[in-house]
Amino acid sequence: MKLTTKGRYAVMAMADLALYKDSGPTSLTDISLRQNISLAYLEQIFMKLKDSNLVKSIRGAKGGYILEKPANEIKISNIISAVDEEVKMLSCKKESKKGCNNKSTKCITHNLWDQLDQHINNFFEKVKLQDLVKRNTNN
Amino acid sequence: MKLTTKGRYAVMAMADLALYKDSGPTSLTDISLRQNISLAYLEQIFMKLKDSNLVKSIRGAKGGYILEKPANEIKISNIISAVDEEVKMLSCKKESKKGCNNKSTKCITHNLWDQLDQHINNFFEKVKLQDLVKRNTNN
DNA sequence: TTAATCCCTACTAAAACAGTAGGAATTGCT
DNA sequence: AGCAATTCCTACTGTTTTAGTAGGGATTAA
Repeated sequence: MKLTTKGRYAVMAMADLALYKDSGPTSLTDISLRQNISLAYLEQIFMKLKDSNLVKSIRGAKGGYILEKPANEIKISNIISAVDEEVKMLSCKKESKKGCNNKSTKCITHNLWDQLDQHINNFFEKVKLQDLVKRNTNN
Repeated sequence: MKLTTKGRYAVMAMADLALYKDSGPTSLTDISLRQNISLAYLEQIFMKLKDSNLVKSIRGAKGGYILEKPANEIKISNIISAVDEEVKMLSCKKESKKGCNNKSTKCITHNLWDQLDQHINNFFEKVKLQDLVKRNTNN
């Protein structure tokens, strides 16, 4: 699980979609203005979200994007892993099939990173898009 | 809480120190060989660990580093924040005093990142250096 | 037909990361 | 006294990643 602004932007944009889902398709221009994210950058992000079947696109004028599934079925982890393709950044860098550092054993801290990765994943697995929207409308 | 190889290296090196603490000061050369980390890079890392009072240095021949405190009093979070100086990478990028994105309100996902950051911190707060050493000697 | 929109590829500036280089200061050992 | 092993310190640097920009093509509502 990698965490960059791209992932944050993706979550923000998806939350925006969820928030305005009753007004028909939401254009990236709108999201760009509301969330203050560059339009061209959003386009890249949404191509990936589409590839992962998180959103559906409607082309042409008055087009835009809509959520592919209800907001309470979309996990934050789904969103983040859709845009940040990396498999694993938290494990031992010099890991090979046998072990770490070209030795046949795991390095001292190997399990630690594994556990952390699970932890973060777990966190994002539990939070749904719907949760963000609720929080926001309650303010 | 930022997570890079520098933080990983620091944890690995500290674990190594803890593991060999009964053989007197451990030189960076030894750690470099055992953990497969460049010596010059380790030097930089250890300067920071020293600044944070996690290790003590002994200069000159037969010198090296020793843990400043017992391994069961050193949290992983201490180590990582000693070398990765960044305050906060997981929060809203365009955050100001008033809110996010130059608006007076927090952005939709603001709380999410705050919570995650706490989560990760929490994880590293609970794990002590001693825990890593135990795991390793049990193998 | 036109304007709004998504679609797609390629390029790029800046920052971060991971590491190198080179030398100075200190100290144990012979 | 002199050498070798070590920490100490600063500056530099190549590579990768990040966060975008640019530019044009395809589709569709009005």
